Order: sequence, then structure tokens, then C-alpha cells
Amino acid sequence: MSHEMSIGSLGEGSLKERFRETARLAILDAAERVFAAQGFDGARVDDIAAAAGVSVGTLYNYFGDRQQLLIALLDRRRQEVVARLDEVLREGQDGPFPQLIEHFVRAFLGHFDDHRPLFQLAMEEETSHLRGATRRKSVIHDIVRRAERLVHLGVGKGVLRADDAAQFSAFLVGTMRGAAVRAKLERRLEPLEQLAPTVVRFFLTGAQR
Amino acid sequence: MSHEMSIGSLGEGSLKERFRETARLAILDAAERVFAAQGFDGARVDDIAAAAGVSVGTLYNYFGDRQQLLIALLDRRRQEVVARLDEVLREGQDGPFPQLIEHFVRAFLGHFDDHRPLFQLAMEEETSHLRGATRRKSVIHDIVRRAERLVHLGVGKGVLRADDAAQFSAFLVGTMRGAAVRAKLERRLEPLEQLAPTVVRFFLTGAQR
Amino acid sequence: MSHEMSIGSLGEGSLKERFRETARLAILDAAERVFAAQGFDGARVDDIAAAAGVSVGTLYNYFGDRQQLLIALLDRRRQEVVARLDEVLREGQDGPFPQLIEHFVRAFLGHFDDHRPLFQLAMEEETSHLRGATRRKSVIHDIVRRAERLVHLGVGKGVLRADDAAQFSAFLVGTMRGAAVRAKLERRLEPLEQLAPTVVRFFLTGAQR
Amino acid sequence: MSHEMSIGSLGEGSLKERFRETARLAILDAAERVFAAQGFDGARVDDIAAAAGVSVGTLYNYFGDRQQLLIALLDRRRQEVVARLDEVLREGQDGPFPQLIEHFVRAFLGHFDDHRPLFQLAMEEETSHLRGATRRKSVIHDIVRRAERLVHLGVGKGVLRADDAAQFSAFLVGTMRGAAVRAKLERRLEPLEQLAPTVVRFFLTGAQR
DNA sequence: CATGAATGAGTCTTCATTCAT
DNA sequence: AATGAATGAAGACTCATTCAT
Repeated sequence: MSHEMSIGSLGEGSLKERFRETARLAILDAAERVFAAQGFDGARVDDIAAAAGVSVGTLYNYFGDRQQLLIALLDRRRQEVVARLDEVLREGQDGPFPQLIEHFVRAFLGHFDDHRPLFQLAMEEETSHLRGATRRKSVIHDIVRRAERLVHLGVGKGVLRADDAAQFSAFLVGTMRGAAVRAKLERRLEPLEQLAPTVVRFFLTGAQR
Repeated sequence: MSHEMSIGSLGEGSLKERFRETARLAILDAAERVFAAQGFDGARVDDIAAAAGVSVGTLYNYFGDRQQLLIALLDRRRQEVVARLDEVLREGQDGPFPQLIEHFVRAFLGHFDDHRPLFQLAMEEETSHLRGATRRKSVIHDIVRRAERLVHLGVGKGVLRADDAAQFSAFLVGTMRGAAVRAKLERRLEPLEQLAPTVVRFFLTGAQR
Repeated sequence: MSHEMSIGSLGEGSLKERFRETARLAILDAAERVFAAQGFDGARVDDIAAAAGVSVGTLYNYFGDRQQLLIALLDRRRQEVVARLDEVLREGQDGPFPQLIEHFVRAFLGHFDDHRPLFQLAMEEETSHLRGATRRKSVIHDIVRRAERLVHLGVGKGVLRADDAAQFSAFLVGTMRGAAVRAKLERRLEPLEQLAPTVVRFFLTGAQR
Repeated sequence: MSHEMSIGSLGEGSLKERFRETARLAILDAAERVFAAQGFDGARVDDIAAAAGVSVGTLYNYFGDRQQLLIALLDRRRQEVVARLDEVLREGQDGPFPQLIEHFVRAFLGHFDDHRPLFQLAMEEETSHLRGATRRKSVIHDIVRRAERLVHLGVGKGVLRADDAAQFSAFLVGTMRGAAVRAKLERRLEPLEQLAPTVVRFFLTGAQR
């Protein structure tokens, strides 16, 4: 949350302005909880408003309609994770690749840990059938893009094979998602971030002995 | 699958019996198309009936309600893929591991090719919020189980590392899913099955040069 | 049932004719059971057919539609009770009034005993909203008519007061119905017919000591 | 009844509170009309809403579902009549019995006059097949209970016979209902309350000259 | 004639959205 | 600007009736 505040903060608006922003965030947080609990289609606007402690009317003052609320929510999370991944890529691009990829994986899994329920939904956005005007980029799409950049760096550094490089970004994201799904299936609650070394080793050298 | 094959054989039931089964399958096929197109929650019963060329009433003669139709559909696909994977495991358990895993991956991706839209939904079943009594095993759960068996065989044969074996099944499924998601994001229409060697190589030896 | 047979029987039709009649009666009996159990509006045609051991199609071969089945059922019962009451009135019109009225009450309550569930419904026919073309006389209407005739005889014989005679028929029927309702509320299963003397005494001399 | 009276008094709740209550009553009144006109099963929720001048949605804001609306309606009427009868019994228990019973009958018939259509349905509630969880006491049951108390008082005062006393409450209610049914059959519109003396005389001394 | 699957109009109920207070 | 009651379009499901076999 302090994160959001830092984005364009500094009293960029009046006191009122900041009140608005606070309310907006409260609604988004409530929406995250309710969407996570009920699914995108199952979450009712009334429930979200109730969870946020405001009336439906107020909710509609902040978000044009249900759809836009959902989009705003996903966008916020996407921006967060994308910003984090970009930061990792920027900071590590000149260092050793193994360290870079570990940071990358750690950042991803860490974000997953922070927002597991919603994130799980978000990773399926591609099929979530957000009907309506604004056909938007999916969260996963943005993440795959960063993974592509990571792989590109790895190839450039001579660490990764060049032949199948086009697939590696998808494989990496898939592997991480596999870890997340397994955690869910097995009802494991420990942080996924712990698995970062295992994921990295698998990604780099495979499962073979 | 052998079930469908049996149509018209042996008079396994009266003529009427077979008509019923045909209609049932027609509805399931239509449901697959409509669910894939509109999502689990967006698909209207009327649409499914229309797509199947029957009336709503008829649809309800075959499936108690919307939920049961969905479950029947997922169950059918799960049984198909699971049967195929089990067959692969049975036939290949005594042969060389590389060949076994390639068959496994090929079977999975091939099935994905055959039922891409629905399968994409099905792989997300864990969050699809199928509310209602019959809490069911997810498709992905069954698939992961088969992958676990595969990995177990690989470890037994001394081909795979034993240390992280617990994660490998999830990684393998995740990798395959990564391939599928990428195909969708990139709008690639060629069969995923072609990627089997690439997936296998990645799984066994990783992305490192 | 032998009753129905006697009406215009004597092989009035072919063998086929009699088969038809048997089936018709089976359906009516089933309908009585189902209507009694589920109410007029709650009874589904399929249930009635099932209870009769025939298919819906067959049911529709005998009765044009659901409404006509209901009407036929009520008519049958009305004819039975009305015939019985008329017989009582005819046979007893020249005898002593107390005996006549006791036979009358006994006949009514006896019929009630035989067909309690349906009869209870039928007595409410006036509000049962049989919508549709054939606006018909209600069962209770016919019964009240017979009670009027009874009262008329009683007045003629100098037994009953003439002043409030117009109400007495309604009071008598009401009293009998009161007995029936009480039996239901108290879940008493013994024959209502036993109450005939009590009803008659009340009707003639009131509740006063 | 005292409840309705309280509207606008004492600010027994906010302004909004009173609006809600007004709307609630408007819906109940509309429901009474429509149920009376179409029967319990024939009355469509949309019709009731339309008759109340609100949308279906609003109706559902006040009553969980169709069933609850019906129950609320019957409960209201039952409470009204029961309260009135209890008042009569309380006030008259120490006075002369003939006056008490006349007040009782007058109260009942008067209530019937006020709510004839619905009351007619309500008296048949025992067979109206209100399916669903809350199996409730029937209106008629409550009324018979009051009549029992009345008879008990009469017996205690030495006015009524003790031998058949158990039946008298049912007979009295039946007699009153008989009067009501007759009014309907004969399409008489004058107040039933006028018949109170006739009913009382019949109840006490019977029809005999 | 009997059968029972197919039909689809008719209902109940939900819930996103609006708007008067 | 916040509220939450009102709205009514939309969708799931039922069941009387038909008709091909």
C-alpha cells in the first residue's frame, strides 16, 4: 500500500484527492478478497461494496461499472509485478545471469505469495472472458514479455541455448506456475519463494541426473 | 473413447438406447464449444441447447442442471486424457525413459490439440468455482498424478535426479501448459504436439547451453 | 367401482370398449391419489401417469388435457355422492325426519370417509380456480342443494323452524365439514360416520344444555 | 393492527423505516388481492408486483421469495383475527355467555367480511400444500383453538352441554364457514356479520322448531 | 393404440446499475 | 459525495402438451 502511495504521491492533489485515493484502494482491496473467494463471475458488486464498507453507490462513484473495477484491479497487480520484474531486469542485466534469474524467479514467486488467490485467477485471465469493449493485455502476457527479455539476456551472455530460446520464456513461466499449482493442490502454505533455487536449477539444467 | 467406438456395435442396448447416447454426445459437444467460447459462467443453457440443435427441455432431459452438464463434460475429457496417459505409462514402463517421456508429452499435447479451448478452461478448473455439492477432483490433479508416476519411473531408472523429484511432475505439467499458453498468446495454430521434443529436451537438460 | 360398471354396463360396448373404461378408471384412481397428495396445482401429469402405470401419451388419449382429467375426477365423485344423497332423500322422504337426516348425514360422512383426501380438496373447489372454459358447478353446490331439499322436507314436516330455514342447509353442511376438518387437525383416523348422531343432535337441538 | 396504527407515531424508526413499512404493506395488500383472484398457485409474482405498483426486484427486497410472501400474508391475517377473538374472550369471559358468543361470532364474521377473498383461501390452508421448510400452524387451527376456549367457558357456565363439547368448537367454526360459503354460492354481498344472531341461535338451540 | 423423448412458453429469481434523498 | 432502495433485463429451470416411432 505504501507502494501505491509512493506512485505519484507528494500531495499531488488536495486533501480530498487523497481521501478519494484511500477509498479507491479500500475498494480494490475488498474486490481482491471477494474475487479471490468467489471467482470473477461469482463475485457480486454488493458483496464487494460490503467488504469495502461502502455502499454500492459509492463503489460506482469510483468505478464506472463492474468490469472496470475488475480491470483496475488486475491492472494494479500487473503494474506491481511488472514494475518489480523490470526493476530486477534493470538492476541485474550487467551482473551474472544465475543471480539475475534467481532474482527474477524470486520476485515472481514472492508476488505470487503476496497475492496468491487473486494471482491464481489472474494467471487464467486469458480465458476469463472479460467481455466488453476494452480488450486488454493479459497479466500473463506482460509477464511472459519480461521472461522473454530475461531469456534474451541469458542467450546474449552465452548462458542459454539459442536454439529453443523462443520457448524458454513460456517454459519458465509455466514452471513457476506449475510450482504454484502444486502448492495449491497439495495445500502447502509455505512461501513459494523458497522454491526459487529449485526452479532455477531445473530451468537451467533440467531434471536429468 | 472406446465407449464412442461401441456405438453401433453389439446392440449394446436398444435402438432407443443408442439414440439417447448420440443425443447426449451431441449436447456434450455443443457444450464444449459454447463453454469454450463463452467461459463456464458466461455460457447460457439456451445457447448450449441451440448449439446442440435441441430445445432446452431436451437438454434438461439429459443433464439434471447446468452444473451437471459441466461436470459431465469435464469428466469425459478427464477420463479420455487420463486413459491415454495411463496407456502410455503402461506400455512404456519397461522401455527407455526418453522414449517414454516423449510419448507422455506427445499424448498430453495431442489431447490438448484436440480439445484446446475446453482444455484450456479445464486446466483452470481449480479456480473455476464449481460451487455445489459434488466437490470433484480437478482435471489437472489427475494429470499431475500421472506425471508423478512418470517421474517416479524416471528416478527408478536412474535417469532423473531424486533430490527435487517431488517438484518435477509439477514442473513438467507447467512446462507443457506454458507451451500451450504461449501458443495461444502468439496465436499459433500449428499442433502443439510438434513441440514434444523441445519440451522433453528442456525437461531433461534445461535451458542452459 | 362396481358402481361405475353398473351405470350403463351390460356390455354396452365391445370388449375393447370395456378395456378402455378400465384404463380410464385406473387413471382416475391414480389421479385421485396424486391430487390428494400434491394438491390440484402441485400434481404433475407425469406423476399421475406414473401412478396409473401408463405413459403420459396414453393419459392424453383418455383425457384431452390436465384440466379435463381434473373435471372428470370431480364429476365422478360428485355424481357418486349426489346419487347417494338423492337416494337417501327419495327413500326417506315419507318416513320420520330424524331418521332421514341421520341417513343423510351418515351418507355424507361415509362418502367423506371413503375419499377423504380428495374430498377435502373438492370441498374447496369453489376457490380452487379451475381456470379455463368450462366453468362448472362445484361439488359443494350440489351438496348444498340436497341439504336444502332435506331442510325443506323438515320444515314441511313441521320439525324444523321455518324462519331461518334458508340458512340451515349451509349450517348443516358447514357442521359436517367442521367435523371433517377437526378430524384432520386432530389427526383422528376413525370413521367420521361415527359422528353422525352427534352431528344430528347438534343440528336439531343445538349445543345448549 | 396496533402496528399499522403506529405509523406516523413516535417516530418508531427513521423516516426511511416507515417508508419501508408502508411499501411492505402495499405489497402485502396487493398480494392479498392477487392471491384471492388467482389462487395461491395461480398468482404470479410479476402480477403481485404490478398490482403493488413496484417492480419484481422490489418485491424480492421485502420478501425472500414467493413462499415467504404468502406466509407473511397469512400470518398477518391470522394475527389480526386471533387478536380480535382473544380480545373478545378476555372481555366477555365474566359476562353472560349468550353475549360472549355473539361477540365472538360477530368478530369472526366481521373479519371475514373485511378479507373475504383471502380468508376463504386461508380457511383452506390445511390443504393448500404450502411446501417448504417452515411447516406452519394453519389459520383455521388457531381459530378452532379460540372456539374451544369459548366452548369451555360455556360449559363452565353451565350453558353448554358437556357431553359433545369436544365437537362444538369445530361445529361452530363449521357453521360460520357454512354461512360464508353460502354467501359466496348465492353471490350475496351483504355483510356476513348480520347473520351473527342467526348463527348464534342455531348454535345454541339448533334447527328444530 | 401406447410410448416417452422433444418441445418451448411460462415462471421464479438474481443482480448490475440507476437515482432520489 | 454517500446511501441503498428500486428497477427490470436476463437467465435457469419446469412441465403441459405433442408426435414420431
